[in-house]
Amino acid sequence: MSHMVYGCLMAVDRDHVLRSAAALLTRKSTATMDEVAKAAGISRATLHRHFAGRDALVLALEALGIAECEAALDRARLDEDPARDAVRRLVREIEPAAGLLAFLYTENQLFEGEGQNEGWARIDDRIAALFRRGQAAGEFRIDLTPAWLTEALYGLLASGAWAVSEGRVAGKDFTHMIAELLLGGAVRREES
Amino acid sequence: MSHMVYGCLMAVDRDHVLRSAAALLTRKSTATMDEVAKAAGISRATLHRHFAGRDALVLALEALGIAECEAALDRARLDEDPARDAVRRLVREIEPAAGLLAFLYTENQLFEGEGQNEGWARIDDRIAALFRRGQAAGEFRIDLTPAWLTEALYGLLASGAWAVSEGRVAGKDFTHMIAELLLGGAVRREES
DNA sequence: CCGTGTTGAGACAAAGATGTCTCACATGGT
DNA sequence: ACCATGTGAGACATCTTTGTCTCAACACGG
Repeated sequence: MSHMVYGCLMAVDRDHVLRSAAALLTRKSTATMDEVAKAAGISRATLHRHFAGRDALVLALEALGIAECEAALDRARLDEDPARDAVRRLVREIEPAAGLLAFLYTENQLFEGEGQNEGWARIDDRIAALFRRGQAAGEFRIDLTPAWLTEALYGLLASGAWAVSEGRVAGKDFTHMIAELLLGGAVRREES
Repeated sequence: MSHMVYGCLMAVDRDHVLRSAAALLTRKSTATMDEVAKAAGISRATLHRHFAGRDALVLALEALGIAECEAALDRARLDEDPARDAVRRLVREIEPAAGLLAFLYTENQLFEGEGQNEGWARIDDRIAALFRRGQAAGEFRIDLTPAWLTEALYGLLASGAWAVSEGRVAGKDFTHMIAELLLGGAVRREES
């Protein structure tokens, strides 16, 4: 029975193709199927054997992004005190997926009317819940809504990923820059 | 000589078309020339009479964005103390252009290699100088680089514009949300 | 009323991307 | 050596967008 073997190899290849596509589309969101194929080191025909079309590819990338996000949320242990440390863990864990997130974040601006994957709603809720918990504990200010803080996190992840990929900021500072700006802002404060 | 008259009318029309295009492309960055024309209430032929092609339109939008940005920078009086108030003024003044900025910001991710308009470099410098001034005055923390704070401002403007256009946050909170997050962050602080 | 000049509608070809197909080739197991 | 399966290269039709063109309709000043 070679089906199992082939199935396994296909899965590996599929994952590799998916990650190549993510890396490319992060930099050039309008890349053609031909460019995606070349970036993955395969032909356009083989790319079409893995993903029926561009839509299917983007859908698969969205599923990958959601999966990586939820895995990062799990690893970040958002329920443990204090909330600001949970935010720092979250940014650290989600960093590897920031580029993909940036692509999907802007891509989603196009889906205007069409309903978007419910996975995002679940992720939004979990992140917003973290901010809400921090507010309830008196740790976070209450004039910035959890929804906005969640949105701002996405925006900062996206601009951070772009800034790093274009060399405007150092990659090693990514986590610190985003987490500390989101938590403490630009203004210097007396207490640590 | 009707040339003067027609020239004047053309200019008005051109500006109107430009702003319609900005409003549309802010929401749907892949809109076709046909959609842009319809949004402006003119035919595709007339759109082509104003702008040679899509590239020319985007170039014109970029010039408009740069002009509005610089005008906002001027109105914000970035040199006046204290720096945090200058940041608040900046966000308030730049808000009307946030949608256009978001479009151009993501659009520029595609211009990878090609050199981008030097107008952006000038704007980047002016904003970074504001943050640098705040740091020199001991007002802003020094572990967040001016370049990153500038980038973060763009990211927050973009995510703010999208969040408002999709109803995830209230439009009237736009300025406060962005400025206060950028300045003070999410963590509650004792001193005002 | 008559030109001048602009507009809108549509036809048209060119270019680019997509999806499908065929065929030759390589690889790996039997 | 043989066969099966996946792959790459390329041909092909189709679709969308673009850019250019023509022509009739319209407005407006003389």
